[in-house]
Amino acid sequence: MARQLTSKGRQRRSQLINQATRRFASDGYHPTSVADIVGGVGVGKGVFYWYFESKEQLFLEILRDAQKDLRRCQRNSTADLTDPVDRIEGGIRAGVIWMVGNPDLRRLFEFARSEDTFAKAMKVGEATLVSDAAQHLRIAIDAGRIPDRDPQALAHGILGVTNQLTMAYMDHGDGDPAEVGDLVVSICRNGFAGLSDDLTGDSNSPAMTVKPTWSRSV
Amino acid sequence: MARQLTSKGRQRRSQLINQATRRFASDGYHPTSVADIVGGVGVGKGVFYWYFESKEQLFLEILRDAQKDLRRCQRNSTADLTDPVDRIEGGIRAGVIWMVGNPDLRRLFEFARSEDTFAKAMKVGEATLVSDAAQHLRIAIDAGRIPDRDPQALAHGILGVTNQLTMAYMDHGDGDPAEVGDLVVSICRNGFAGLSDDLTGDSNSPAMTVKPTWSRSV
Amino acid sequence: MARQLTSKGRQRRSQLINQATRRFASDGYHPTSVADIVGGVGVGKGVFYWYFESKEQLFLEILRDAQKDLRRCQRNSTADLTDPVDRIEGGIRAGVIWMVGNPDLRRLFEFARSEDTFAKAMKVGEATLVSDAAQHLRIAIDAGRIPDRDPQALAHGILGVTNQLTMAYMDHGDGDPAEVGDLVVSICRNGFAGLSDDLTGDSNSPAMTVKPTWSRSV
Amino acid sequence: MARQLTSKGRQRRSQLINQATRRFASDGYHPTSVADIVGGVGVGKGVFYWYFESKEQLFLEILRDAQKDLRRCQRNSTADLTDPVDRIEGGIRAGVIWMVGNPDLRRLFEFARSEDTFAKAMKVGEATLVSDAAQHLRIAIDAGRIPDRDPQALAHGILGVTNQLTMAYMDHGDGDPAEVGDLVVSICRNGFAGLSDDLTGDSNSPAMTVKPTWSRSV
DNA sequence: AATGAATGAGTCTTCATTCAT
DNA sequence: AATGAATGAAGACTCATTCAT
Repeated sequence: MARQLTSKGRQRRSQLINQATRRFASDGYHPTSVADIVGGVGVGKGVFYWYFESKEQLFLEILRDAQKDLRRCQRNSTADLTDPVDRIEGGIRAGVIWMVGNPDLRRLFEFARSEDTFAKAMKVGEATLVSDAAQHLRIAIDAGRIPDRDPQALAHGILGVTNQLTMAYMDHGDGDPAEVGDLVVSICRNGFAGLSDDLTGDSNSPAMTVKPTWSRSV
Repeated sequence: MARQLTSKGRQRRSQLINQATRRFASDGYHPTSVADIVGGVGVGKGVFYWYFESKEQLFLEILRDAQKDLRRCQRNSTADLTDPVDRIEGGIRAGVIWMVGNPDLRRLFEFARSEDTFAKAMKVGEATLVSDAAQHLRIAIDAGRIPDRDPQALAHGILGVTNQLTMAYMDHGDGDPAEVGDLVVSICRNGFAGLSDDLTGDSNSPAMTVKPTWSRSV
Repeated sequence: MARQLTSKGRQRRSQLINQATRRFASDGYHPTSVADIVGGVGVGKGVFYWYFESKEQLFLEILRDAQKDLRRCQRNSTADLTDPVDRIEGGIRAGVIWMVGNPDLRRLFEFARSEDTFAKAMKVGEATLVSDAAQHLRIAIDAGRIPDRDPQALAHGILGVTNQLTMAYMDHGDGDPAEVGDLVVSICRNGFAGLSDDLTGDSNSPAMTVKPTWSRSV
Repeated sequence: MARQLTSKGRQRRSQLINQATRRFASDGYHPTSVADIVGGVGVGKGVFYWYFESKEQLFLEILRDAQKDLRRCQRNSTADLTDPVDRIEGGIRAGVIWMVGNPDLRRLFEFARSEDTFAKAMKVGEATLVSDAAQHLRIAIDAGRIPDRDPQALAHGILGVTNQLTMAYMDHGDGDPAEVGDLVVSICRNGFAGLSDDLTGDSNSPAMTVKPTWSRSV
């Protein structure tokens, strides 16, 4: 491991990772065999073990990289924002965009959470996400911009809404991913009983009237 | 299948279902072998196939029964309520209570959603839950009790928050399940930016000041 | 075994034998499970072992009975005939009729010959048949009615033609079984190069012009 | 399947085929387990599935190859013959020689005909053989060399005699396979009532006086 | 006579992993 | 860097047979 790879080697490695990601996502981690993966790439079985320690390690690597990437996206998209509420909303939108744009990885997360072997790795990444959001929420609360409630719990709520709606979108949706982001933001902001968006003067977020076509058929 | 069972038979069948549920939840569906299940009950391998068609069918049965039970709980707990918002909140609380009270099944849901073979079955049950909630939301909207926004999307949001917070609770929580219900209701109602609960005169739901111990450590 | 059975018991036993015969014939001996047999009759598994020692013994019993029945048919149909050639031909016809009339048993013979466990039993019965025919052939030879050649070999030839043509008939035929008998007799008598039947004045056997519809499509 | 095999691989594959053929023939297809086969070759269980899709596919391959080989033998041995009757007799002899020389495959045919799964494959090959023979018979008939009778039926008769007598030879015989060929030809030509061979001037086939030792003890 | 229940060895097959080349 | 070959434990599932009731 931590082998010194030539450029061709790095390419092959990526091929395998991509193939594995696709198969894991479509068939499941367990039902996908190493033979499936190397077969899909068209190489011999030994190649797999040249690049990866084991099937499990490969999956963990995919998971870690995905979580890192997701976080990077969220950071990038909030880097320029100064207003705490804007940052929260920006993070939500970035999360939604990423998930909708990486459905395979989104699905992998789903599975990874469900099995002990990988749940630990997932928990770490998720905790980071939650804690990122919670920090922004804390700031917003301290600034009096939102009511004072447990930021951790709120952050979990945001994650839950994001996960659920992206999942539903992936199953049935066909609209603009950006609209899904707006929808998630709207729900996270106001809940089901909160004021409708157009009443909150302090936000430039789109009105909750946004209704992507898919949300009706879900 | 559809066998005529004696009372002893029905007992054994339950034993196997329980054992399987526990193992599936703790080790995962795939890593749990039929041998593990029958071994845990202390019977021969053939017994499993006397009572179940296959490992897969057993899992599907567990899933279906769990979904049915969850729905029944929600229906029961909202049967007496007439106010639409009360019904929504009652449904949320019942859902939370059920999930926290059935952590194994909750975990099984998590896995089932992630693998195509079972995702279909899950989607059906989830769609029912969402549509139940959406109906109540629709009524509340028509009654002018909550702002007019897509009920399906809101229902998904509620489910997402419920799922995420019960999961977090199961991982770290140690407080009163009822308090988790209150917390989920609060987040679902108001979002992160909505009014704090004590400002909403029309509800007797506890204030968001509720903070189960676990929510801080997640 | 050799149990004292009530009339109801004897009935059940027959049911099981019939069911087993049918299944063995259509699916094969090995692929047919005891469960299939009792299931087909609609009784519990224990019943089978009340009436039979084992699956193997049951099969052997079916085999023995069938061979006995076939031989009885041949004897009956030749009992009244005095002319040795008539007896030979009568035996052939009776054999054909029986086989065409008992396709399931015919198929069981086919399998039984192929597996050592049952081949022994089959050999005995077949040897009896061959020896029966050989005796008649011997007499016919001694009487100068047919050329002097090894009766055993001739008898085997007769059996071979009978087996092959009945099999072909069972696969494709739809004509009158009696005609198949005539055909087999004709081939056995004359071979492919022998005189055509109408030239042999000493026989009342139908002419070889007999051509059951199926023989053309085989 | 359709794998790229090294020469060592091809060797191993043959080993497995041979071992399987032997076991299938001596113990039967069903009673022979994959474990028996690989055990007999002295390799791990997985090796079997490296070379073959399944036990069933392997058997079908053995069957197909055997049928092809048998047909090739018959064609080769009749290629030089111009006289239609000679061709018929040559084919018979070649068939007998092949069967006596490949007793394991001969036995496999026997079983394969008896079970639906394989019967289809067998029927095809058998039909080819029959139709080959029928063609020659047709020609001989048109040439006025043999009486005009249904060639298909005659061909079936020939096959039946061949099958039966080779089987009997395999069970008890110990003479020269060539003599069995002569015997089968003789029976097929003349039937039990036909002229004895020495009366047919147009053939150099040995007289029916040929009596392999085994034919007496069958 | 009959049933549901149980057994457990045995079946085919898969698969992560290793290795010689 | 890569391949075909091999391993062997493990997996799901079957089945003839037995037994308590």
